[in-house]
Formats: sequence, C-alpha cells, structure tokens
Amino acid sequence: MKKITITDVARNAGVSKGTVSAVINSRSTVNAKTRENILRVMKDLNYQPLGQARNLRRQRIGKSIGLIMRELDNPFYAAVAVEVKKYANSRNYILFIASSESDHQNEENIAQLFATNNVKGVIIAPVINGTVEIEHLFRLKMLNYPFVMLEEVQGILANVVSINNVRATSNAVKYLIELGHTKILHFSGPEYSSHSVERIKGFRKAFSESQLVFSDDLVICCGSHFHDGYEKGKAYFQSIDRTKFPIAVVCYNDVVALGLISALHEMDISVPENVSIIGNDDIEFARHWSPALTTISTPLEELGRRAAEILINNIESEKALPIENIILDSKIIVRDTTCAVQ
Amino acid sequence: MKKITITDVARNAGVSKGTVSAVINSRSTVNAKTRENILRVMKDLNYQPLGQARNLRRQRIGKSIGLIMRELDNPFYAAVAVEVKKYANSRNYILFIASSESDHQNEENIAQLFATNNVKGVIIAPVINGTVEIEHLFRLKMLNYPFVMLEEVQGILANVVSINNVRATSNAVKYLIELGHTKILHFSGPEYSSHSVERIKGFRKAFSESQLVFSDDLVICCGSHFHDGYEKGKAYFQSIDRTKFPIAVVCYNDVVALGLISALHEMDISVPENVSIIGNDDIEFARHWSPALTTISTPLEELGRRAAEILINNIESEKALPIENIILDSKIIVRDTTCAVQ
DNA sequence: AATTAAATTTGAACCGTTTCAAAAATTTAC
DNA sequence: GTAAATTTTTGAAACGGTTCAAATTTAATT
Repeated sequence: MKKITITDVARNAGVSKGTVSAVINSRSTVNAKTRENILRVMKDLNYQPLGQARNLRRQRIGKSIGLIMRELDNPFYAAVAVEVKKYANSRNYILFIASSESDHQNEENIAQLFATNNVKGVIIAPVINGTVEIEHLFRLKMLNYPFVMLEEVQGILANVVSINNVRATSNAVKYLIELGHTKILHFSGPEYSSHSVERIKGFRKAFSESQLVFSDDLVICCGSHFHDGYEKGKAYFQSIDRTKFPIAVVCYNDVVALGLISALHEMDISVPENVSIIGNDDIEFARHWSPALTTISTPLEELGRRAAEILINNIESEKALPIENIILDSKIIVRDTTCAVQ
Repeated sequence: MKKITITDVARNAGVSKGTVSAVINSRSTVNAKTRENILRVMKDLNYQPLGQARNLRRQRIGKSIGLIMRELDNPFYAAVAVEVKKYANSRNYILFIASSESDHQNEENIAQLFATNNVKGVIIAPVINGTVEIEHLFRLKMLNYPFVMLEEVQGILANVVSINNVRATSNAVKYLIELGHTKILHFSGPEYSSHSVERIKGFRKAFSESQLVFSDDLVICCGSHFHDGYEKGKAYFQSIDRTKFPIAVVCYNDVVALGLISALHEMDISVPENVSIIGNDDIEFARHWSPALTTISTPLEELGRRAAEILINNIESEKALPIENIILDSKIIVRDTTCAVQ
C-alpha cells in the first residue's frame, strides 16, 4: 500500500496542495467549509503529513541532542542523563535518550537514526564487547556529525569525557590495604563494559603495586544488578570458612554492593566487622542504606555536563573544534561499610 | 552565516552534486583522487549533510517511537520506560525517551520535535498542573499523529493506559483500617501530577466510606523524592506527641516511604510498631530495604507493554483504530512496615 | 448592476538530497 | 592508432511538503 501524500488529499478533496497545506498548518485564511471537507478527507485517507518534508522546506527546526546509553535501568547512567539534560536545556536543547542494550547493531541504528533525523549531535556510551565495532563511528566522523563518547574506544580519535576507573579502583584497594586488609576480593561487572574491564585492571594494579599477591579467583564475575550482588554474595560466603574473616570486597557498583550487604545480613555476617565493602557510583541510596555504604564517588555531574558542553560547542561552532579527551578523577567516600582490621 | 549545502561542496570541488552524494554514501564508483578531494572540501567547509533531505529522498526510514516522561529520575517511569522499550524492540522499533520536566512548553516542544522528525508515534505522561494545556494534543490529533497517554486528561479523547490510583490508595487506607489503625496520614506527591491528585482523592474516598473522619491536616504535602520523605518525616514526627502512636502513613511512592523510614530510624521511632508505612510502586529496593516495605504494586510491565502495543498497532494500521481507555488495577504487597494495632 | 474590497484558492518554485540513465573520460585489447 | 570495454561523472527528475505572489471567488458598497 502506497503512502498517502498531500497530493492524494488534495486530489480527493478537489483542491490544491497549497490549500491542504494551509489546513495542516492551521492557517486562518482557509474557508471553514473547505477546511472541514479537507479534514474529513484527511481522516478518511488516514493521512499523516511527513515531518521530514515539512521541515525541509520550513527550515524551522528545533535544537536537540541525543544520548545513547548502554542500559536504561542503570542508576549511574540515569544520573549522567539527568546532568546532560540539565546542561542541554540550559542551552535550549532538548535531550533524547535511547539505549543500545549493549548491542552494537542497536548502537549503530540509533546513531544513524539520530544523525538522519535532525538531532544535532550525540553522546555515546559505546558498546565494547570483544571485537569492537567502530565503522559506524567512522561514518559519523566522515559525515562530520558531532559526537562525544563517555569511554575511550581504541582506534578512533574523537571527543571523550570519561572516568579514570583504573585509578579509582586501585585507590579503593589501597585504602583497604591501609586499613590492614589482606584478603580483598572484587565482585566485577559485565565483561562487555569497559568500565568493568578497567575496574578489574585497577584492582590488579593495586596488587602489583603492593606486597599482596593477586590470583584470578579474587575476581568474582558478578554483574551490575542488585540480585547479582545478592546471589554471588550468597554463593561465595556460604562456601567460605568463617575463620577467613575479615574479608574486604570491592564491588563493581553500589547496587551490587547493596545486594551483597543484603545477602550477608541474611547470613548473619556482620558488615563491616566481618566483611568490609566498597561500592562504586555513590548513588543516592548508598548514603541512606543501613549501614551507609562506603563507595567511590564519581563526578557524574561534571561528566554529564562536560560531555554535553563539548557536544553543543561543537554543534554551534562554525569551524571544526580541536578534539578533547577529558578524564575525570573519582574519590572514596568513607561511610560505615569499611573498618580497620584489629 | 548560511548553511553549507551539497551544492556548495560540489561547486568548490568542481564536480557535480551527484558525485558528492556518491562520496557521502560511500559508493565505490567514485575515483579515489576525486573522493579525496571532495572529502577535503567537505572538511574545509565543515559540511554536514542534512538528514531530513537524505531521508526524504531515500524513503528509507527507521522505525521509532517516543516516550515523554515527566521526570528522568523517577524509578516508576524508569520501569515503565524499560517495558516500553522491551516491547518496542520486540516489534523492531527503537525507543527515544525525553523528559518534559513537568513543563507544558517542554512537553509541547518535544512532541512537536518527535512528530516532525520521523518518530512514528509517542507515549506521553502528560503534564497536568492546574490549567491543563491540551492544544498541542489536539494538534497531534489533527495531524493524525499516533499517541497514547499514561494518564487521562480531561477534555481530550485519546488512547489512555493508566493506573487506578484512586482505588489503589483507597484500598491501602482500608487495609490499614482493618489492621485497627485510626490515625492515618498521607504524604502526598507533587501537586502537578495527576497521580498525586488521584491518590489524595483515593485517600479521602476511603475515609468517606468508613467511619473515620477526614481532615485536611491528614494530608502532608511532601513530594516525590527520598529527601522529601526524609525531611517532611523529620519535621512532622519531631513535632508529634509520642502518645499519639501508632500512626500509619500512606506515602506517595516508595522512595518517599524509604526516606520517611530513614528519618524515623534516626529518631528511634520504630517501624512498624510505632509507625506503619505503605509505599507505592514496589520498586526493586522496596523489597530489599530493612525493614522490607509494604507497598502498592502496580502492573508496570503491563502498563508499559499495553501502551507500546496500542501505539504501534495504531502506527501500523492502515485505517484508524478505535480509541482505547485501559485502566489497570494495583494490589497491596504486605511486607514488614505495617502491622496490626494491639 | 457595476465597482471595489476582502476572503480564498491556486500553482509554480523551492528546500537539500538521492537516483539512475546517459554522456564523457579512461583503460584495455587488438 | 582505433575500437571496444570499463570506469567515472553528469544532470535532470524525483521525494513530500511549504511559500507566496497572483488569480479567482465571494461579499460589501454605491
């Protein structure tokens, strides 16, 4: 079935395209009877004006930017999104958010859709599982389409605003070592996230820079959700000999840490006396939890704001701007889930 | 400064538009030297192909729908968004999310931007503060643009999928009455949300249908965030005479309820012995909190799924479909923050 | 009824790109 | 050196609307 166009409506209503256009745009110059008739025909044919064509001629186009997240229900990205939106709005841009669900093809499709639909630029939390697919990023570059990435991607030179995960996690481990811990674990995140990969790297780095010995079984592949922390926590601490306490766990993120705390609570393992826990992200619930979570606080506001700022500057600049590569530092927020070994 | 078009590039590179187009579309038929030259000119002029025009001609347009939320950081809507996305993806649509930040003008701009940029339809959590602005919804209707609202709006006949907030809240109060409570409060949400308005209505309804007497000071205007619950909780319970216990509080949502619990915890007021609390939404943290939160569980999955389903059915239908008005029912999930009065 | 003013409607040009048959340029084969 | 085959490039015609000066119709005035 062919798409109904304004020409079809005009023909069916026995008027010219111009008149139909006037009705669509609610212009008052059109006779009431004619308008009614045209509206009826529009309804009959189930006609829908094509936005593309309208805008092409009108050149009156709203300002908007896009944000491609990896997952919708990740509090970390939700917080970044809020900041991006805030900044975008302050410069009169509307923000559209989409999620790639950690899938390359989706990421590409979404970027494509943004680029071809009048969204002026995009902030991407790139998907990085195993084989990195970056052709579409190259294509964006070729089309001169403004974009900023929230993580560095090997092989593509583009604007990046990201977090120094390696240093942050490494510092967390060192902090635990200072507290006297010798048995330190890492509940790691999904392997396709470079955040996760970097945090593991930081974890190992701290070992190699201290007298502790690293071994692979110290990294427990966990995930990013509450139930991941809960279940892996249950599984691990059920199997462990309690004489091994105290143990310290650096978690992939706060949600996992809270899941772990819940599991330990149910097993009557006390936090932090038996098990010290450090989260990551400092989500709002972290400080409200009982016990309040020691965690790594990331300058999310700055992350979102800088990314949006660079993007919009690029969009509005007449000429190409130099490429930026900004890496922000995190800091440890000590609360009640870590304590010194006596 | 006028916008650079493909014609400018062609002229500067001394070739025809067709050739430039071929380069833009990575067609292999163009000579390497010519391509290089054109790419250089494109870069020099900082040329950006206009997506609108490309799509108009190609007619190759991706399938996408939009979701306009009221706030980005509301777990309730986040959950709905996840479901909408899931369903949309299952039918090969990409979902774009935007937030009106509870502002009419934003809502209108966003809807407009969606409609004129190739997004096939939109799900709207309508902003309803005081004077309801619905002209733009009428305009969408006139343009025959498919949309579904997540709350009913007086005065506009359109697809609605929503929650029966009145009944849900009323049932919550009745449940507390059955437990023997006589002092029942409501920490209400933001006044511009019809969810909030409906919940207040349901709260009053329960009183009028029982022997309890309603009075305005039983409704404490609170908000929708953790700190709202925390602060209003502190303020209220600091001023209250402890002989008034037990008191029961029906909260606008779970986050508020958790904030309230935290405040009470700090004041050494025990939950549920002194204060019974009921939340709303059943977010993931509700069941993991300590004590686990009694709450009203809303069929969010169904809400999101049905809304997306109706929208996409409308988009893909050749002819106009009958208008749907679906109201879903919630149920009370009893956990550890409510108990009977002895 | 004729004239003028006001309200409507028309239709060709245009928005920035893609498309593709045909023309032009280049290479290969003889 | 020419003809044939191949590679590149061209340019006019879409795509589905909007625009607006000019033409037409309708209403008001004399």
